[in-house]
Amino acid sequence: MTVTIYDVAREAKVSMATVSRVINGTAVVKDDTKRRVLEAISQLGYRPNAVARGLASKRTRTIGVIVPDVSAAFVAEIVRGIEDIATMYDYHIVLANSDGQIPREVSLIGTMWEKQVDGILYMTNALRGEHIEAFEDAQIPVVLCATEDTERRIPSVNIDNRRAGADAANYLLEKGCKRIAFVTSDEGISVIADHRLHGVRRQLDNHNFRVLHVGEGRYEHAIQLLRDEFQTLNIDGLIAASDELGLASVHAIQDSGHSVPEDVRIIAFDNTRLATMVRPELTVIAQPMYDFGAVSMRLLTKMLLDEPVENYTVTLLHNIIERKSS
Amino acid sequence: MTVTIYDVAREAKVSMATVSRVINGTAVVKDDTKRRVLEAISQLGYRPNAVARGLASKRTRTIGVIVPDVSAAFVAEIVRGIEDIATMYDYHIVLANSDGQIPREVSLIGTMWEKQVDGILYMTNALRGEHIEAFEDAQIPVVLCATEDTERRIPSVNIDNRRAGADAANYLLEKGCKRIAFVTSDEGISVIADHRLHGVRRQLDNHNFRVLHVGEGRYEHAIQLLRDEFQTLNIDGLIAASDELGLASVHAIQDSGHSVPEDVRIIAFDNTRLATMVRPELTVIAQPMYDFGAVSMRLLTKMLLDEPVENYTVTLLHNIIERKSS
DNA sequence: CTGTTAGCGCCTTCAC
DNA sequence: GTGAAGGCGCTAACAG
Repeated sequence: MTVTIYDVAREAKVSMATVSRVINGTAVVKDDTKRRVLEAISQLGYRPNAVARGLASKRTRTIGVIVPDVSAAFVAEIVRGIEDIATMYDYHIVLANSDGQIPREVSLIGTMWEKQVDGILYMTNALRGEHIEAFEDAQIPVVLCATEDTERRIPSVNIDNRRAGADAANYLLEKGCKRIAFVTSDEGISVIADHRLHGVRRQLDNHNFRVLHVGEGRYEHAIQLLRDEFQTLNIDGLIAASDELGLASVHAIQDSGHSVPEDVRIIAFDNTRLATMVRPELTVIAQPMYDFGAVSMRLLTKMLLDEPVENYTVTLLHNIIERKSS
Repeated sequence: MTVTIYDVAREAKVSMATVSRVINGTAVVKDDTKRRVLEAISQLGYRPNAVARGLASKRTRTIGVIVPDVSAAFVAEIVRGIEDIATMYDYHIVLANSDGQIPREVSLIGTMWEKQVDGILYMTNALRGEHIEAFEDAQIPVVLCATEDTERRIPSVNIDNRRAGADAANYLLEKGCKRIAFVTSDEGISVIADHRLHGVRRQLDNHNFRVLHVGEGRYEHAIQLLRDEFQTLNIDGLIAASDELGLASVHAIQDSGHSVPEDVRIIAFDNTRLATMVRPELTVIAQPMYDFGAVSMRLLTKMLLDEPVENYTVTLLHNIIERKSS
């Protein structure tokens, strides 16, 4: 019932090796026999079995993609970038959510190994020794995507978050802000956010500066905390670690009777679609999210195809997009 | 270098068949030998090769997920639901974006076939004969997720979009609206949207009612079209086919000097996170997005495990959540 | 340019 | 309860 390469060979009156050759273009085949093979293939509706192929060739043309949560806009955009480039190079994506939990992440690396993926694209909040070990056990090429590896042990694609933090701070400084707050998730939840904080702090330490930690960094929670915070408003500038937190800040400020940007200028990180769909539109430090995915996937293909790689730690550029919130 | 089941067998001084048995729990093995096998496994750091397993057993424990675009909030949420249940049943997900283009969709069904996925979860705007054929060729169990198959040829999980449309219309009617508009993407782009339109129309046909088509249904485009439209505002109620269009409508109305909900009451479909992150918060016909994914994946597992299925066409419930825009 | 022959790593009858 | 043997469908030398 399932048509195999043997059936095609018989139908075309050639050996299975020849069929394999025309399918894979792995050697020159006489035009005429090639035609016969192709004919037999479409005659029988033959489809090469990728699993068998994977077993024989030891390459599955599959990439494991491990992310904290696809349903986050930031992540979904990245995954889209990954998938587009993967398609371009004829790879497929096995997607898994880790919820950022180390044990789950490590276990996922293990299953990716079992699945014999050709490579892994990995996104996490904090890279730990456990991960490195798991990667080494699995012996699979890995590229980190939008995640920090301060020691540069593993190829990665990211922006310079410290610098981005500093840029955000300078932006507000140049706007004349004197009392700036940084709204971010709790420390330790995201190294990226922590690095941004470092960058901000570097510029603002001898200014009037405060950090507001708002749990996991979700809108609903943040807006509640911030509303209280802003009752007695004494800031004139605010940096948010994400669009979502930026928006929560805008609303919390408005709810406490003040206005954006008149009383408080706001700049947020990310630039997901949210930033342009709200009023006032958010001034942002834009992240190249799609490119995080696309570039990291491209880097991985280079590694898999043994193409020369100039730089295993690629730093993409962020940029400020000025809109209405500042 | 790669550890195989043979290595484990040798180390544990048993046959590979026995190793296979303890791994898969496919037959009773004496406690003592089981212990030895387990020991050998952890000793050698053995990981079963899922590809080989797939070839031998003809089941890959992999589900193909075909969606128009993961980066859409609505879709991402569904994918998350799928993945959670898949994990629960020890399946993995191969994700592919089709951009809603028929040829690409058909070709993806083909690659899923080659990959020997155990099942397919399929989401598309319009189910066509080409799809049905492709499914039949591939001979793979399929469940449609949040997509309409009016002829019920294929198992599916969805809401009753006609009814939801009618509910939205009735809601505004009850609020006293007399001149209602339905904002939706161009006809033919999404059958779902078209069905909603039917539902709305059924309730409003003998009222003052008009349909505003806004291209692909994206915020940026919609707001421009609608701004012109609302210059001469003569409606007092509006139904939007998505949160995004609802928000575009809100802003367009505001831009033309009117206000929501005072001048125009708005109700939108979907209830993505966007709906509660904007001002005014959107009254919505809420879709159970996560459940679309979760339930359809669960249905698929039932089919794969030959569990009894009462209903191959499951209709989830939508509900109205009243907020500030109406 | 084409055919033959080994595997790839595992599951799955069958015997014992 | 355990072992032996035959595939699963294909790739990849190696001959010719």
